[in-house]
Amino acid sequence: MSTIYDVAELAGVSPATVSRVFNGTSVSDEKVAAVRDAAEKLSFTPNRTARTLRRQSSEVIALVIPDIENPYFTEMARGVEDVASEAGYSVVLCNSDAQVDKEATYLRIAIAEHMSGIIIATADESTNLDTILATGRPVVAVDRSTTYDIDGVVMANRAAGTSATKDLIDAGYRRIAYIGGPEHIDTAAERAAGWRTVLTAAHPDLDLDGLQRFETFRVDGGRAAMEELLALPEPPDAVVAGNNLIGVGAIQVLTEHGLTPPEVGVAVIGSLPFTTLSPSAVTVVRLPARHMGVTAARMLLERIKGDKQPARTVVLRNEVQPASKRS
Amino acid sequence: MSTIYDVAELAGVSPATVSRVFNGTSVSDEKVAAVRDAAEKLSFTPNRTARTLRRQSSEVIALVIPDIENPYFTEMARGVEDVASEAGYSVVLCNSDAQVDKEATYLRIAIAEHMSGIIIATADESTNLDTILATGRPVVAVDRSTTYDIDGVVMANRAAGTSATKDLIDAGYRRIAYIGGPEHIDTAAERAAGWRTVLTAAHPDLDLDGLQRFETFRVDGGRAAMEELLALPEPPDAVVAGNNLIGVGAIQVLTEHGLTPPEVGVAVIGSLPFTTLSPSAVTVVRLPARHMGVTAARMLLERIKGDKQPARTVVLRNEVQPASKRS
DNA sequence: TTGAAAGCGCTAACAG
DNA sequence: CTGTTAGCGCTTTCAA
Repeated sequence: MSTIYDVAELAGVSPATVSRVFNGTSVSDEKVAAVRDAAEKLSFTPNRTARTLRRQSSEVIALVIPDIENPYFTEMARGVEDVASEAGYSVVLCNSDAQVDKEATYLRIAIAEHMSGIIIATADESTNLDTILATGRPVVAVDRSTTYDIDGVVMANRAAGTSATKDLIDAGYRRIAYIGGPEHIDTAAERAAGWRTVLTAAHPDLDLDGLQRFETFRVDGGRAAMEELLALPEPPDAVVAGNNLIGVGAIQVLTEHGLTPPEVGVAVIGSLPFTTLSPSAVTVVRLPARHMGVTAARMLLERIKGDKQPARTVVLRNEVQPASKRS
Repeated sequence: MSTIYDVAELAGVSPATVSRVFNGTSVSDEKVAAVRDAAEKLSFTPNRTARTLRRQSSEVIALVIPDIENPYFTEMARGVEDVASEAGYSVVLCNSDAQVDKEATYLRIAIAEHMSGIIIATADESTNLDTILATGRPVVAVDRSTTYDIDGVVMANRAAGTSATKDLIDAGYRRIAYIGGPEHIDTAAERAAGWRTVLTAAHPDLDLDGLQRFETFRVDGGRAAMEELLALPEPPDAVVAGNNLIGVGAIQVLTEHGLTPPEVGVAVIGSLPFTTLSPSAVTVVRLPARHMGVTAARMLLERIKGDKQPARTVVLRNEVQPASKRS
């Protein structure tokens, strides 16, 4: 590995000049050429660690998500990555596994590695951002809102809940259950609230509490809840799934019980990228995950550049794609 | 941010002692206590950048994969992460998007950031590892083999192809098509070879070339090829999908054409984590993706620790899960 | 526009 | 066991 000193010597200039060439400050054309030449010959790559140590900041942003195996988050990650790499930043993906302590470890690494900003979908409502915010680093919350005064990007979660439920009601279903994620995550709570409002208005006689389940945002969560609901003395005739994976689990269980979708109505909040189901049998509320990533990354970059305006929260609209094959 | 000097002063020791305390070299108990106390009071976190600059290596490993949206790779990533974090290493996930130049950029970053090792599923057979290997960093290839003399972990790809095909033949299918990934990726080629061998032996009269398609390892690849195959004058009565996403695409198209799986036989090489399909309608050759990640990470850590034995290639056996609902 | 020189925070000889 | 000291490679005043 060659250093700026090697390059400087070969080019006949000072190390400072080499540094300037690689940082775009004014250097005479001839010296620029000489330096570039020498750098080429030595296949010189600037040592980022040294630069980071000196500058106390690096062009890396951390993206902390609770489940790397959920396509919703990986799609979002793609959005973040595209914007970031366009701007010369790298993205480090950190999987908190929905555990606050793992999350805290990654946050600590982000500080210790001088990363310039963080985009985070918090593991929990108890996620503590005090330390990271105390360092002055910008943090953008995605998918889930926080109690902190920071930028955020969220889906129109309540609207997603209402649209999904309305669509099932319009299709004639009545006992519409809801399977959501952990109750204390605002995203899950909001979607549930949307379902509750619409369903109460349409069928005030229903026992909503009996039709509602809170589970993990994973396939097994959806499966467990769906099994429970089917075992009810009076099972639901339709179900709203609070996220994509819960939807997969619920549909799996229904299929296994011989209740293929239009038979029991299904609406899923979130897309099902890898489903083999006939796409028209299930209502899908598409959530613009990639767009969420793009928006969050742009906001973060603005903050990194020094933008000081008050914290903003962007709410992303979603798009309902109704089941079409219902008889 | 406080430094070891601050801690040293408060604890009444030298900076070197503070460093020793944080690196486990012998220090008297009382000084250890004093240092820990002081560090606590100042909420001191060692500056990793400085340590990296000094040590010329950091406890970070890069995991470069061609498609972060493929559950196969994210499952593998989980395996890598578990082993790595156990050993005190962090994992940086890099998405090459199957593009050699993006991949090269990440490799360059891995060097510039002094990461201690790389696990890579190469984008292409033209991936160039010369530069990274020249730095002396250990590299482990996963999922796809390379022409370099380095450690590797691959699936039993040919066996996967033969098992999948055999299962369909045993079930009575005859015109069994194959949809694989890019032909020049050895993983794809091997799986195809397995299919070809078995099918030729069973039905020597078939025109195999006409039943074979090479596509991208993605859902749209599977869709396109399946549409083509169905449009054939004499369409296949079964199909082997070369990976999970191709399987999803193929099944989607079949479903849309009213040919739900046991009607046309389907065998998929790779698991379908998020399908809503009745699990017993399709033959699945399970690939131990997580295990691949675990194995690769362990090998890499051994190399990082200085192991110099000749390069090894580990081949992971897979498990066939036959369709059970066939009549 | 250019160079000299002083660190960024940490580690690793080397003495003691 | 402990302290002193010399850098790791780069950026950035400060002078020239």
